[in-house]
Amino acid sequence: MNTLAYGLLGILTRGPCTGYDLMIKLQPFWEAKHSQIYPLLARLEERGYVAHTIVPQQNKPNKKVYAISEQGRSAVRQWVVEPASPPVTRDELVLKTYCLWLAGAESTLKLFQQRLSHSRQRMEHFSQRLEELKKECGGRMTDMDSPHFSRYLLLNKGICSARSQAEWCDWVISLLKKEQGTNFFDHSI
Amino acid sequence: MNTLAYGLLGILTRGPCTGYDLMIKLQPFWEAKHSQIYPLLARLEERGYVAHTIVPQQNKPNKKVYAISEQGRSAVRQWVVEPASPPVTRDELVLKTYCLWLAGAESTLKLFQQRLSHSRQRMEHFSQRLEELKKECGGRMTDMDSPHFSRYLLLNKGICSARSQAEWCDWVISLLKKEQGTNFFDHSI
DNA sequence: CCCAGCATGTAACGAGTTACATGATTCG
DNA sequence: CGAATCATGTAACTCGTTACATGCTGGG
Repeated sequence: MNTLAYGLLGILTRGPCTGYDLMIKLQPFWEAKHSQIYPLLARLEERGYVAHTIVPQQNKPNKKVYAISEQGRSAVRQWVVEPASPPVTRDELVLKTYCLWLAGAESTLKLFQQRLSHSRQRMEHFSQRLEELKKECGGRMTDMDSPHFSRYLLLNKGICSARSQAEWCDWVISLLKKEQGTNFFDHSI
Repeated sequence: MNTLAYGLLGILTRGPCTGYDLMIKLQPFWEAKHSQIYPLLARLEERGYVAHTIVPQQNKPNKKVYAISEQGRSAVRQWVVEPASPPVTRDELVLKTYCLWLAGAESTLKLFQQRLSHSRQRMEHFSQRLEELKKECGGRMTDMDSPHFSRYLLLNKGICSARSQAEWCDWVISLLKKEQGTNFFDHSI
């Protein structure tokens, strides 16, 4: 039972889903391709954590709708109260930053402008989702029992971390432009 | 040639290192165990990106000191100017947050207090390193050519992201305490 | 005397990505 | 007519972790 498995079970505690649904819903929180999810769901079914029913559709291929079992629910309940392991981030930009002096001023600037626009896009995306959520439930997000509460917390987390990254990029870019205006530009004359 | 390989080459552009050194230096930026680094170094040597010399030591086992080749340097130069792929974060707390309503108020509080203290530790750690750096080079961190510049940028990134996470945890904890003071506590009377 | 740190490696396994494979519908 | 979305799966591969394996030094 790995983290991804608990992630899937966690989503299924809110209601039945297809593998495809799970992939979509999981995306913002934990990246995983369908090729990882489908076999894992089968394994979870073997062990009795979930069960599926086949739902025929008109004009569409059949669905396998998975529902969590009581065993699955109790496994999630046990998991969720255990301490969370620290987050792991793998960021190529960090490694590139470590050897920036090989890149030159323009490339460096491009690198950080790209990341800045990426972070701003994320910020806007999460902000929009948050607005949608506010409209959906008219400011009643702070009820701990409501399924909206978690979404509210997570959207705010997304905004926070995207903003802090954007701020860092802004700061780096301002440093780079100062440098270009002093040392770098002066030397090139 | 994967990201880890470029990370190692990036460090080696600053000077020769043993596999062990590389593992230590890489740690803050990209988690990798020695079991991943040693075979990768051997592969990089086969392809001519690095070369090693055996350095005997007194009272210690021999070292393999790796140095980057011209081929390796040009590979890094090409890599560093290419756009960085977006960061990937895997955080168990995010998945647990998604099904908080199964956890209960006390467990939830513990979960976020643990993450808060973790984030604060990281903040302090990076801040201390930053102070060390400032003392080391007396405020001259903003020279793009100096090896201190990258460290300066990265330490600030570390502080930024740790702070934003701590702020998020603080915010969640304040929400939880409000809830306990209103709905939750009121219901339990 | 045991533990932490330096120093290097391999083997087995689990996690994650990319590519292969299929097939219907809807929208531009 | 092609691209995107829904929908499911497998196979081959790379990436990453854990455990196995060794050996020496210095400090508590």
